Amino acid sequence: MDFTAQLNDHQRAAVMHVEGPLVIFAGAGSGKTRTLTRRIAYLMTEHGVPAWRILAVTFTNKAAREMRERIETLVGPTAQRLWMGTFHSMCARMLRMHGSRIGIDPHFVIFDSDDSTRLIKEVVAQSGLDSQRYKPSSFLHQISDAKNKLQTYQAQLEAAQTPLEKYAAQFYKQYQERLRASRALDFDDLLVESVRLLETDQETRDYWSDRFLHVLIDEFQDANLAQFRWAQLLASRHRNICVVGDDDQSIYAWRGADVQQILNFTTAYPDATVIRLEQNYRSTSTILDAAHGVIKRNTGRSPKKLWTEDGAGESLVLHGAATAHEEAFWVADQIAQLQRLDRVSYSDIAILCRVNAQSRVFEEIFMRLRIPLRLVGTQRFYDRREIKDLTSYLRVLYNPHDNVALSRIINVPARGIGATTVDRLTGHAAQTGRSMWEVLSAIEEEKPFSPAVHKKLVPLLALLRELQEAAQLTDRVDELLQLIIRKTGYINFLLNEKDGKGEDRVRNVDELTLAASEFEPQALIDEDGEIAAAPDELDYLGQFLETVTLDDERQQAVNNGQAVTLMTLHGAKGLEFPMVFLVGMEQGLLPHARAVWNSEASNNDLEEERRLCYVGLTRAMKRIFLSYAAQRTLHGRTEITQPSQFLKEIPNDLIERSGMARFLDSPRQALVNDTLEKFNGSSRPNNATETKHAPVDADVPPTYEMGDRLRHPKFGEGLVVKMSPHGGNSEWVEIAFLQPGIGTKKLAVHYAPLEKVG
DNA sequence: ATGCACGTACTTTTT
DNA sequence: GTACGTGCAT
Repeated sequence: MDFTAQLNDHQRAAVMHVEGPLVIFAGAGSGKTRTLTRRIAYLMTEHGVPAWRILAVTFTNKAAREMRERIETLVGPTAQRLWMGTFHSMCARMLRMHGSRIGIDPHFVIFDSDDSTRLIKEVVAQSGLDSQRYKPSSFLHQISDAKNKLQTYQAQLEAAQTPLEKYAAQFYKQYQERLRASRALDFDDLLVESVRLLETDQETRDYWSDRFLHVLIDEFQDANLAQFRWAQLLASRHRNICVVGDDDQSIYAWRGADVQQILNFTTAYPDATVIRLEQNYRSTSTILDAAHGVIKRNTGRSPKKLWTEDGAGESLVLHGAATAHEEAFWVADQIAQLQRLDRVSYSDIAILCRVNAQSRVFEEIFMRLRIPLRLVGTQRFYDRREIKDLTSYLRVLYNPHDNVALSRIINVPARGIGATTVDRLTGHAAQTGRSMWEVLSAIEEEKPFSPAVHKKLVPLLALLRELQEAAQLTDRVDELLQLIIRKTGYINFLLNEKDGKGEDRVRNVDELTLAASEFEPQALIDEDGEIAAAPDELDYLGQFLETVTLDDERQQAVNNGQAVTLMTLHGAKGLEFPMVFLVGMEQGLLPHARAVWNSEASNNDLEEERRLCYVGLTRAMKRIFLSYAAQRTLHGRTEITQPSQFLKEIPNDLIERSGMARFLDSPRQALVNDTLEKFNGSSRPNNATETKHAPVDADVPPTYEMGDRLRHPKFGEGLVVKMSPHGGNSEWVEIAFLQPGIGTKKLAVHYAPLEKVG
């Protein structure tokens, strides 16, 4: 098979590049994955590079799986031997093998964000600092930022100037000490410790850097310094490092991603070959022009412009709705029409939003109109409380020193061990430099607690010992889980909770045990591609726990095949849909309020919002529908909104306007804004009297129009924010009255004594 | 130790 | 609008 066929010149150049560093700027829809998979297949077949000597890293497990599958269709089952996975899972694997050389327990547990949060809260609480004013989560962010930049707490301590910085550095130190006491690594540590291992232990560095003839990194625009450094170390011997990405799609700066790394790749590797993929195979030229209009406003990007051989296709549609409800109605209405008139399948349609909070209204209205809607990426399976409880039991069995897991389950189900006892236990452990488990398992001899407390702890200790023994006898994680559930009466505990979610939770528990029973540990393969460990030597529990924390598949609510997809812009990266609705195009949402405030100081946040908008636009293959609501309830507060500044950046002639958007930038819009502003500023009435209503179709304006200013003898002046469906005369209008305390009222046009103002 | 009531705060989240 | 944390009462 010729892996260079059916490629454009740039793609082919990327595939056939073998020796030396390579950076591929791969624009949206430019055939990036195709190029990457072909390149790997080409290296394997044409240049005889063994699979186990290729390392390919991605950010998500999904991406890694998909890439492996695609390579497998090209080269067959040897693709199984590729070192391919996420940064974190690759690091975890290496640390289990060689981490002991820098003092890492091979049985380390991995703390997820929830565990980390618990840990930092303990640290901050113990400092006596007011956790209201100084939020633990902000310290955690700072710690994470530091780690992403490979800064140690020692360096932070030395550099600390202000009292707050000193606190932050101190917390960082204590946080690390607690992680260590638990024999735990957090997500960032997996990278940091791997880098430390490779940097300090030459033997290990030689081993890995000799091994990998080729190192490839996908989505490089999202990589942080630690990740880049790690890859550099692994590629240090052969210098065949290939990074692929798109600076315009960098949307994770807030998580430490550093776009400069792809932009300045040739600084790190002056001899690097640079290839740009700019031909787009996804979208119409209208969509690309719109997207370009937006993204070109960003400074400091690598200049490029996507082009397509395809035609212009349909115009963009921009709809201005009065409220978020109406926006959702309009979207539903459009989708119904697309389906009925144009035979568009629901599954070809995506609704993209900035924040999850926007999805409520869509759920509600789509349910009512019976349009199937699939929410993607809302809740993680392993984040559910009941799942975390049970996996915490497993963690304690795997590594009894895991203090966070032990604290979590110590009183679940309730066994009369309260916060006070746990505090004393932790304190005692800290003082004597032991883990909670060590203190707990010595209570018989040392009797450090009052008889009442002691009596509560003894059965717990017995339970844990019994479970530990069972864990010695079996590899089967599902059997262990069943035992834990049985011995703790966990199911009854769930069912007796009065939050009404007991049955759901039991279902999730069943799903967990099912997953455990189907779980098969990966064979460890050594450098010759031979199986290094017999199946019975495999670390079933450890591997299961690792999968649980590092490969948490997001649950997709009701996957009934034919459904409209609703997700955040972040969730949509890397996907494509024939029809895309980009909703909530408002100042404060996209760009997000936070970015708008901050942008006065720096433009970076605003530029990231713009890239987010760009990502949304470039998901579409055939058509884009944009919408905004003039009034939106967010955080329980109804606010008047302004259309997104990004709308002005889309070339006007590409847009077809509907609803209130027809008045955008017109004198009427100015009046609307002005009036709404006054209305908003002067009062905070209970205006959100949401009622059942149909979408406004303003194509046939009745007597009044949206935004009209009217006077009512009793209520005073107000603004039309909603109208009954047309079809002849408008029957009612909803008016937001300016006078405080009145709010909005729905009035029958034919009876209400209304008169136009102005 | 546990349960309830009230106040508050709140992007995005690949790992 | 909800979820979570604090504070008080049982």
